Amino acid sequence: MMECNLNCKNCLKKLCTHSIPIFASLEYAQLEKIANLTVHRTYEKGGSITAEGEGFDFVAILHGGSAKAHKTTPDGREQILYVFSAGDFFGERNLISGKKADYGITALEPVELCMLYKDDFKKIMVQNPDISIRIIEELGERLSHLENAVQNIGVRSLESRLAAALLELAAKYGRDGAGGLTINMPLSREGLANYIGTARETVSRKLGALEDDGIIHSEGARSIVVADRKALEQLAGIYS
Amino acid sequence: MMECNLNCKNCLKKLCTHSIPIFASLEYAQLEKIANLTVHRTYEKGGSITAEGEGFDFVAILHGGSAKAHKTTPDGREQILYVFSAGDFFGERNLISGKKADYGITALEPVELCMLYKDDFKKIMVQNPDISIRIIEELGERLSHLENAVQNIGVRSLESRLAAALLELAAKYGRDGAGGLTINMPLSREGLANYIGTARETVSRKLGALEDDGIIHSEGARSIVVADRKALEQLAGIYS
DNA sequence: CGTGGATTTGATACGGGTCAATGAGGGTGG
DNA sequence: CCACCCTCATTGACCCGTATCAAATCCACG
Repeated sequence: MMECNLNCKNCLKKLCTHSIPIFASLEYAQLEKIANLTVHRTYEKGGSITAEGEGFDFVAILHGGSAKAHKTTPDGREQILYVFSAGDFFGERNLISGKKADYGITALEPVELCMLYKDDFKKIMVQNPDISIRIIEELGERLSHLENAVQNIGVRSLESRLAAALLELAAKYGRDGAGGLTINMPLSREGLANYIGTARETVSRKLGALEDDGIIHSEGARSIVVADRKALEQLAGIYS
Repeated sequence: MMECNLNCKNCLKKLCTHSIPIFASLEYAQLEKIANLTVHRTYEKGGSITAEGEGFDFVAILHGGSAKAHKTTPDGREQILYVFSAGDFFGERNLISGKKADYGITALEPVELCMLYKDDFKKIMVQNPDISIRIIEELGERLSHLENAVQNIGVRSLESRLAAALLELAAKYGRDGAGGLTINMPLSREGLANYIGTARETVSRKLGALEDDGIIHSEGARSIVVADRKALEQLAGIYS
């Protein structure tokens, strides 16, 4: 989208504002200006970026790594709502309302974050009304995601949910390789279980079943090869 | 919020734009102007307002009655995502993206709708940037709702979900009366089941159990009296 | 090469889905 | 005004899926 990528190796690093959908309508000079307002932070794997119920007066853009947004019940059961990866952002909800975050965000891998103070972001929004539209679009996407999640968990079978989750992760973390699409799993088995609303043992069993059927092939715990994508799509789409 | 309520009996009727959160920042004259652009329609109970996958180039404001937003799988399993009542609106998602609705909306009771053509609405948005903010807020609310729903269905017990759903409906459709809060249920048992992701028989059983415990008292199929709100909140909040 | 956490596998129990039958309203027509 | 019927709700019996508990194994890392 911007030609500077090739002739400016530091471009992406310096401009965390680049490639963020909500800033897509801005000029380069403006992106640079905004980038100068950002605060950069890193988190190690497992580090807590926000805790549930904590105040949060930034808009944060994930610049590297991946993170999960999750709600946890007092008795320790965790439901993962989103898995964020590079380019995703969060904190937009607290922008206007000033409400506290109603979920926690935890790094799954080492994370680099670019943060923009709420007040700065508001100024930018006022100066660039297009951004509101982009945010509405993005929120719409998230609504879609959750609407699907509700339906999945509510009425679709476990197998179907698992297949859908694998396809979703494949889209974000997959690379084509020998023998099919290789997914570099950001989530542990337990994480995957908490994402699709089941127990870790069950994930093991179902993945085992998929492997027996030759649909996937798991290489270590953090790498899954999708051998038969069509079959997965069948499982995910044809609600049994 | 507007003083005209008392001395203008037709005010609410004429101005379907009144009392809609997203128009809260507008002047009366402007509300009137917008109201003149609206198209009014009514639907009978059970009538389909939008089918899943259908194009929809209105923003619709529910002026009376109630409706459910639902996704249905090919094999007929329905998951209810939202229950809309007077003052709620929908269709905002298709505003910008032009995407098709990814859920259907069906009247639960006779519904009166005020519709605004997409193009008109866009014009209004441009003239009143505040509206974008309101929409972002409202979308944020819906995200919260769904995030809770995902967690509820994913990790909380059936009993807990049912209690939470009753409290939610009580907030919208409840009136204080003799013996406690009376909920005028817009949803049938089957609807309630589809809302919390279970089977109608199970809803019957669990409601029966709640009645045995003296927590609720059901009067006919469409009216439930909450006798012990505290106990319900316990069930809803203390995830078993 | 050992240690601890994650994963897999196995055995068991229970919640809740499904099927089937019965019961309660509420509207319709005689 | 009553009897009938159709729909919705309730109740019961049974069984499957999956959570849970327990143990073995694998793997990553020091």
